[in-house]
Amino acid sequence: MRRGDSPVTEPLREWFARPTEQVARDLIGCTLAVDAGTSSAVIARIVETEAYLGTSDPASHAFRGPTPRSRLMFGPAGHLYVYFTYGMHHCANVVTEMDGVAGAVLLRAAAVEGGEAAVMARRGDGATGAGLLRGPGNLCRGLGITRADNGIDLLEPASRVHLDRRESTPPIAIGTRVGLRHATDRLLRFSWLGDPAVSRPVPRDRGETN
DNA sequence: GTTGCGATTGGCT
DNA sequence: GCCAATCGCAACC
Repeated sequence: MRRGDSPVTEPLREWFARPTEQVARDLIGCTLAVDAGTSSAVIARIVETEAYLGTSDPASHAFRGPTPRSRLMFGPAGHLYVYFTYGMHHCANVVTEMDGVAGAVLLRAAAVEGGEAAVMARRGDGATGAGLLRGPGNLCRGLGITRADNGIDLLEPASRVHLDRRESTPPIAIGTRVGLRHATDRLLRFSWLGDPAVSRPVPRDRGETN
C-alpha cells in the first residue's frame, strides 16, 4: 500500500487495476458523482465504455510507449485521464491495470440520474433527456470535465468526480470500437443493452448479452 | 520548426 | 453517407 492510501480505498484501487477489458465491462451500470454537495451536483449512470489497451493496441494512445500526454495511462489505476481532440472535444477515461502497465477505459455515454438541470445548463444547447451525456464529447461537456480534471483520483472523496460501484449486473452488449482507423475489428466496446443513452447501438449480429 | 491528423459532433446531401 | 470545424500532439525533418 502506498503512502496516503487508506484501508478503505485500497481494495477499490485493486478493482480498477484489473485487466482493462474486465474493468470496461464492469463499469457499465456504475455511477459517476460530479460536484457532490454543490448546487450543480450530478449523478450519472455509465451505459457505454470502450477498452484501450497498452503497447499492443494500435488504437491506444499508449501504443508507442509513454508520451507527455499518455503517461497517465501507465500510472496507477483509478485516476481520470482526460484528453482534448479535434480541436474542440474532451474525452474522459478511467486508468486501469497495475502501476507500470498501460490501460484505460473511455467513458462514451451515461444516463443522467440526478442534476439534470445542471447538465442542461452546461450543455447550453437544446439537448434533453437521454441525449444529454450521449457520446464521449457530450459526456465531458455535460459533466464539465476538461483537462483541468486530468489525473484526478476517482477514489479520493475530495475529488470533483468520483465513481461508485453498481449493485447489480445489467444486460451487456459487446461490439467494435467507434471512430477508429486501426484495430477496428476488436470487440472492446461495452454498453447497457437497449439503453436509450447509448451513442451508437451495437449491431444486432455483433451483440452479446450476459 | 513543420506537418498531418484525430478514441467527435452536428449539419447537410 | 459526406464534410467542416479547430488545435494539441506526436512524428518527422
